[in-house]
Formats: sequence, structure tokens, C-alpha cells
Amino acid sequence: MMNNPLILPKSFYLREDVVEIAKDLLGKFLVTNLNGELRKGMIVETEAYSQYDDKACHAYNGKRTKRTETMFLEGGHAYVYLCYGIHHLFNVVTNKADVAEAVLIRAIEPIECCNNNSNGPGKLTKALGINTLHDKSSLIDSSIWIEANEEDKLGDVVASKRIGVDYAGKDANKLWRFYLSESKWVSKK
DNA sequence: TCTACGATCACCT
DNA sequence: GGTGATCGTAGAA
Repeated sequence: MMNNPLILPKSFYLREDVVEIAKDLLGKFLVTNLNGELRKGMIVETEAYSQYDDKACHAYNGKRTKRTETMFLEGGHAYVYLCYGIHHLFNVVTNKADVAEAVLIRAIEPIECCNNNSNGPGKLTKALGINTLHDKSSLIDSSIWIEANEEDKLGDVVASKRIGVDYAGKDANKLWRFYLSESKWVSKK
């Protein structure tokens, strides 16, 4: 994957507005190259999480643990963790080092070698072959990366409440989930 | 050490 | 619509 001009540069991830980045990731291509097999899907659904003013975030209020440590890395890294003992969830770490913010990729539209369904955060990691071994991987120069979409014909972007974070009280009402309204691959309308 | 629970999914009624 | 699977992590003791 050397010198691919479409790969999003680190500066894309280092920006300080994680909500903005969550929106920008829609329509981009998430690509993995594992075991010599290239897999690619278009991102159609994302959610933003921030350590600031967001109880739903694992690193809320700057909480640093072995698991959340990844979110404190510099933007442009993968944050992968196990949920419900079964599902691997893939996030993109954003902002500068020591600021814990990330974007959860919730659904992709299969493009290459992802015949499996991928309309949910647990399913897309399975379709792409992502697991917790990829936690802390760089998204710039390793086997997982995100490419720009030169066509960039997105259609309508819809904002909604995030899924599965009711425990977060008022923060559960934040409109920090974004999806492409025309995509049939969105996990839930 | 021990216990509780989750950024989900598939299958059941 | 309701619920069980399943296990690493976090927090308590």
C-alpha cells in the first residue's frame, strides 16, 4: 500500500472537532489488507465519542485505563475493542495525543471482497477481518487505512441519536450519529 | 480475587 | 418485541 495518494493523511485525523470528522468519514473507503487479501467498503454510518462532556465515551472525563489508553493516542490510529464478549468494534482515533476522541464506524457498504453483511458495527469488523489485534494500529502506514472517495456523491446525511448508549443519561440524546439516508446498509434508520 | 455488565447480534415468539 | 450468548475490562473488596 505504498504511496497511495488516496489514503487520508494524518492531518485529517488531527483536527479538533470529532463530530466534524465523523461526518467527513461518510462516503470514504475503509480498506484492509490482511493475509494478502484486499477488502474494501464505503463508510455509510458513524458515531462520534469524546472525553469531554460525553458520558457515553469510554474515556469520559479523561478516564485512562488499559482499554481506553488507545483513545489517548494521536489521531490516525485504530481503536478496536471487544463488546458483549463477542463483537469487535472498530473506531478511528482523532485529535492530538492525550485527547481521547474517536469515531465509531457502524456500517459500510461492501465494495470488494466483503460479501458478508456489514450493516452493523460488529458485522463490519467480521467482514473486513478486523479484530482486537489491530487495536493501536496506524491508519496511515499499516494494513488498515481509509481512502478518499473521488466521486464524493453522498446524498443526504442524517444526524440522529447514538445507538445503545442509553446509560449515558442526557448525553445519550446527542445527535452524534451520522448516516447516509439513501444507503440500504445503515444498521438502523 | 470476585462480580457485574456492555458503543451487539441472531434467533425466538 | 424479547432474550440469551459470551468474555474482557473495570471497579469493588
